[in-house]
Formats: sequence, structure tokens, C-alpha cells
Amino acid sequence: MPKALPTVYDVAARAGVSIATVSRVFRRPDEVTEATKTVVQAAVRDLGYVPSGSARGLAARRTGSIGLCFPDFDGIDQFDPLTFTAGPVSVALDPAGDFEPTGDLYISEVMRGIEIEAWRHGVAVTIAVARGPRRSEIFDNLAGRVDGMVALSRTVPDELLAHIARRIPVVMIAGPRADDAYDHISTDSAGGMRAMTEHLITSHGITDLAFIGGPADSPDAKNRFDGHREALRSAGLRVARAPRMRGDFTRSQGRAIGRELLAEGRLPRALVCANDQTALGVLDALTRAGVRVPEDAVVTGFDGIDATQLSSPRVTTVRQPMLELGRAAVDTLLRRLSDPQLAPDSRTLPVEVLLRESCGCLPVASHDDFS
Amino acid sequence: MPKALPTVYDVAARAGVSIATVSRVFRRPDEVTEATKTVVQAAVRDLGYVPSGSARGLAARRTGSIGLCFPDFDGIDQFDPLTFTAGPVSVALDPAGDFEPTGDLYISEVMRGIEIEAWRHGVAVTIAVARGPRRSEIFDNLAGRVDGMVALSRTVPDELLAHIARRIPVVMIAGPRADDAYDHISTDSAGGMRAMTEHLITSHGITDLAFIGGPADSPDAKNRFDGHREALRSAGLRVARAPRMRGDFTRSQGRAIGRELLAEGRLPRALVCANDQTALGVLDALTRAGVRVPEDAVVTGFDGIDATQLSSPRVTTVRQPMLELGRAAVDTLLRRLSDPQLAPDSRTLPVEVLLRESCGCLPVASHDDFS
DNA sequence: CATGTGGATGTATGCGCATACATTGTGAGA
DNA sequence: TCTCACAATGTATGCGCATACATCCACATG
Repeated sequence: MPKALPTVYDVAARAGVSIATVSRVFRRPDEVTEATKTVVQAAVRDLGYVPSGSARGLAARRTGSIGLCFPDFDGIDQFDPLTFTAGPVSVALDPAGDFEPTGDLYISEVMRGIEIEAWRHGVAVTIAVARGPRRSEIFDNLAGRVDGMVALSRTVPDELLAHIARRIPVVMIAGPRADDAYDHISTDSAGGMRAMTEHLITSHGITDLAFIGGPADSPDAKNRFDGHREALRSAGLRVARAPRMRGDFTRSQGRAIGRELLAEGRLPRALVCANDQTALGVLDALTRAGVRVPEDAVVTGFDGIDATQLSSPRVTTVRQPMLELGRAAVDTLLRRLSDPQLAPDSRTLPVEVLLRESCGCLPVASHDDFS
Repeated sequence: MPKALPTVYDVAARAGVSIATVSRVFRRPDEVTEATKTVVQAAVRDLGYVPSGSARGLAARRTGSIGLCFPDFDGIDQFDPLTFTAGPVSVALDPAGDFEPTGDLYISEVMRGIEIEAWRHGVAVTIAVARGPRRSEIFDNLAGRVDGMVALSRTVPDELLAHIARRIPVVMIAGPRADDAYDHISTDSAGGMRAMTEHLITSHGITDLAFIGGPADSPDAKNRFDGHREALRSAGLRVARAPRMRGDFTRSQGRAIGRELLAEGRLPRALVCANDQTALGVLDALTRAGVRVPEDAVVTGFDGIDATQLSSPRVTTVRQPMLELGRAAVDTLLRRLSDPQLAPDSRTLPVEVLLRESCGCLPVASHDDFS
């Protein structure tokens, strides 16, 4: 016997008023007498009434929530059904080994920014992972129940995106600046990497740089490489046509690249990596092989994740405002919702180069410095 | 002129069928002829039709999404409206200082687990931060548009939770095991901390232990302290009545506690911390003061966050399965949705003690070991 | 050739709310 | 005292879909 959920009608009956009054108590409290409000609220409490979001959304033609198409994070489809184990607490040695970071810090931060701004504006955020055979169904479901959508680059096929963009506004984060109708939010990847490369050339006098790229289909990775090349060109150095090697933005792949570089023999003076995880992996490999950073080789990253401050040496990197990326996306989306006439917007957030020990700008601290 | 969104009626008209057939193409494709399906799908594409989630939810009496009441993460209300700055890329020294972690890793992992399991079952996740003066309104909005809800402990006042629990099932993560009607998922905090403490006593022969607690209102912090006391009692040691000090689960507070301990003079042989961030903060303070860990003092944590592997020495800790916590919550929620008759469930997930360098179980690696 | 059967499709209705508009009641002003 | 304006509340309707039930049609069976 699934209990019938209370509706406005039940509340109205119990409070001795009409359903319009009940609705008003929630939507426009000012238009209702204090006394009536009290009676209605009591009925609401007694019955355990909660307005149906679906009915509200249908009647008001807006849902009050925005969608986030969650990226395809690695291995989501490798998880088996959960099995419940119970038993004694295991106690075991956990020897140091290759460190594998949990989750994706970049995405977590962007999401946090989205949450913050959504909260500030009183909207909820609905997330779905559009992946697997049911992808388009999942995506439609999401698009059907939100007022607008934020999409991280590479998370949704163009075709699907175009379809739903006819219904609700879409803001793309870090996507290719295509000639599309979406709003775009991105960070100054090219500018940041150019400044980083210029720094290595100008301040450290390095002319032997190798760029370690990211996935070939990543717009960010491409922009960063472009910035790198601009700096080389300005400095009159030989401009690489392609990255020296390509990683997949993971630390373990970075380690593999580091080992490969070592195996090749002569190490470039500077290893400019397309992101922090790659830089940290390269650093792992070099350090393990006894190569001194920055004395023997300089390593730099991009993103500004926490782990770059916890490594030894700390990694010189370009910090991009991940949280602001999320905030700006929501801000732009809500702006468009309130005025659909606006022309497609395109915002680029500034980045900053953080000079630390791995490029040699700061002396490597030893434990002795603390004592 | 806000374009009218296409509805089933528009699609039906264009395809020359009835709305029932259009609906069936989406909901029960098997009952429709291949030919009809093709015609309808063409109309859907042409018109850019996406089914309204609100109307679906209203008609079907379920929304296909579950709610997550996002915790009150620190400082959300301190954010000012976003201001857009533009300008040249800043390039500046970033000297080493007190490390302040970004975001909350625990929550990120739990969320990831929730996403994974939600994806596996084809449901979306709606998140809202119920905080501030509009808290109950926000919360009702969330509750009204989902089929069930996952609540992290301490994120929702009991009263609000009880109200919405009359409408939809609620699964609580890491909450106090009260005599309520909710399903509960938790980890074996007490057992883990007991095992950790027993290890220090038994394997290391330590009898002089100080427990550094967490917030007084955190059930987890309380359970961990209880486990610690059980171990002391079993070993016949003097059982502390209260934690030696209390942190707030942050690294900076951990550092403050570390400094305070140092200022007091005689350091206990082991500092058993209620969570990793606190342990890392204490470690920061001791290391900076020249105290050797583990030789002079042993430090242990709880949670198993990444940073415990990046510190030097690495921190011995109790790993709790954060991702599984999220997965189990969703699993339980969906189970209940499919059978509301089930009795309230209560699952405790196992934890594991990871013995590393900070308790002395493994030798501290120096850079020389790598070469 | 009449009848029965099952699959494909159409018709009509209600889900729970917001809101335009109608109605009622109250006090101010004439 | 009567009228008018406005505030408070009620009535009726539609939002877009899913679905129970009705209808229709092709084909098998007697």
C-alpha cells in the first residue's frame, strides 16, 4: 500500500483554504495574511507535505535547476556491482610505491565552483554521466529536466549537444572555441604556457626545451602547445612541430614518459609538461633515476593542483582558476537564462605562473632548513 | 519572443501519428513498428524535440533522479559575486609556506562513488547546498524533485530531514546510528581506530598515547575516540576521558595543535589523530620544529587521503573506503525504492590500517635509496 | 466466407501545481 | 450612509506526458 503523497489539495482541505492560497504561501508569501499562513504551515507540517518538483516545473515552465554533463571519468564502466564484505579490520604494511592519485582534482574543483555559484543563485545542479550504450537517452533525460546546461569539453558528442542546445542554453567549459552558438568559458592556456616558456628562456637562459603534450584531442593540450611554440618563435629558437612526446594527463603515463626520456640518453635541459600530473610523473621517474631537478633538468607543469606543492622539489606550474571556471560557467548560464537574446559570450580567465623549486627559481629546501 | 518548445503534440503532428505512439517510441520501443519508429525519430530530430522531465515525472510519478544534500563545505557563503578580471599573465615567485589543501577529498570521493553507482543504474543525481537563510526552501525544492535522497551526516537539521523522509526514502552516510527510520551507511570507525591503537601498543610497545580529536559534534570523531579508548582499556592502560586536544579536521588547525603540544614541553610518544588532515598538520609542526617522526614521536591519521602518501614521512593511517561509501548509499537507496517495505538497513563498511613510515613500521626512505 | 485473435495504434484522462481572472470583504472618502 | 479601491482569497485551466482502455486491421482458423 504505497501511501499516497499529500498534495496541495490535501493541505488546502486541512487548512480550510483553497489550493491557490496554499500555493501562494510557498511562492508569494507576502500576498497572504499572517493568520492564513500560519494555518497553512501547520497543515503542511502535519501532513508532511512537500511540493512536487515535477508539477512545479511543468506549471511554471522552468525547473530551477541546471545540468552538468559529468565527464567520462576514467574507468567508470569498470566497476562491478558492489559486493558487501564484512570482517575484521585488516592491518598491513603499505610500502611506498608508485603513487596513483585518486580522482581528478581538476574536475572536483570545477564542480565545487559550480556548486558555489549555483547555491548563491538558489538553483540546484543535476549531474549525469552520459556514457555507454544508453548515452543519448541519459543525456536527453538530463536535458529534459534542467533549465540550462554546463558541459565540460569532450564530454558530449557534438551532435547530441546541438540537439539539446535547441531547447536549452549550453555553456561550454574549456571547449574548442568553435564557431558555434554556445557560450564559452576558458582559461588562458596559450598565454600561460607562453609566459612559462618565456620565463625558462629569458630568466634561466634555457634553449633546449622539450614539450610533453597531452591527448591529441584535448583543446587545452593543443592551446598549451601553441603557447609554447609562440614563445619559442619569439625567442628565435627552433620551433617544434609536434610535442616531443604525448601523455594522457595521468601521473603514471608521466612516469612512463620520464623513463622513456631517460632511456633515450641525453636529457633536454627543460621538460615543459602540458599538465601537472604529467610533470609529477616525469619528476617521479627522474628522481628515482637519480637525476637532480632542477640542477640536471628542469620540469614544469600546468594546472596548479595541490600535489605540485607536496612534491620534492615543488613543481613550478601555471595555476588556472579551476574554481572560477565553474563559477563563471554558472554565472554565464544564468545570465543567458534571464536574457536569451544575448549574443554568444566567450570569457577567458587569467592564469598565473607560479615559480617554485623545480625550475630553479627557489632553492630546494632540505629538512635541515627547518631545524 | 521565446520560441515555444516542441512537445509530443508537435512531433505527433509532424510524423502523422498520435501522441501515444510518440511516447511509446521513447518508453517502449518494442511495441512500435520499425517504420513508424523511423518516421517519429525523424520528426524528433527535425524539431529538436526533447521530452520534458517535469511532465514525465508528473505523469509517471517518479523522476528518475536521486538527491544529494551537499555538505556545508567551509566558507561557501564567503564568496563574493564573481568579478571578471583580465590582463597579462602574472609571473611570480611562490615561496614554500603552510600548505592549505584545496577542497575536501573525502567528500569528492564519496560523490564520485555516488556518481558511479547512479550511472550504473541509470539515474541522475541532483545536488543542492542547503545552507543559509533559505535553507529549508532549498531543501524542499530538492526533496520535491527526486525519488530519494542521500544525506551526509550533519548536513541537514533533524527536523527538516524528518519532514521530507515522510515523502521519500533517505539514506544517511556516516550519521549517528540513531533509532531512526533511515537506512544508514557507515564505516567501521571505532574498529579501525581500535586496531590502530592496539598496533601502537602491541607492536611498538607504546604506552604514552595522546588522542587528538575532531569536532565535538562529529559522530565519526566520537566513534574514533571510542575505538581508541577500547584499545586502551583492553591493554590495561589508563583510559583518557576526553581527547587530549580537539581539532576541526583541518590541516591548519592540526598545525596549531602541533605547535601547542610543542609549547607544552614533553611530547607524548604517539599522537593519534582523528583524521588525516589533523595528522598532517601536526606532522608539519613537529617537522618544522626539528622533531623527528617517528623516532621522537609517532603520528597517525585516519581516512586514507592521498596527501598521507605525499608527506615525508608518509603517514600511517586507517583507510576508509570513501568511494564505496557513496556507492553503497546509492545501492541501498535504489533497493529501498524498489521495495519500500524493507526494514531500515544499516551497513558498516570495513576499513584497513595502513602501516607506513610515520609509526616506524617502515624505514624512512631518503633520496639515496632511489639511486 | 464468417469469426476469432493478437498486434499496432488512437483516444481520453489525470498527474500536482501556478496563475489569470473572478469574487468577496474591508476601510477610506464623499 | 453609500460607493469605490484595493487587498485577500477562490475558481478554473493548462502545463506535457504516460497509460488504461478502445479501436482497427491483418491474418489464421473453422
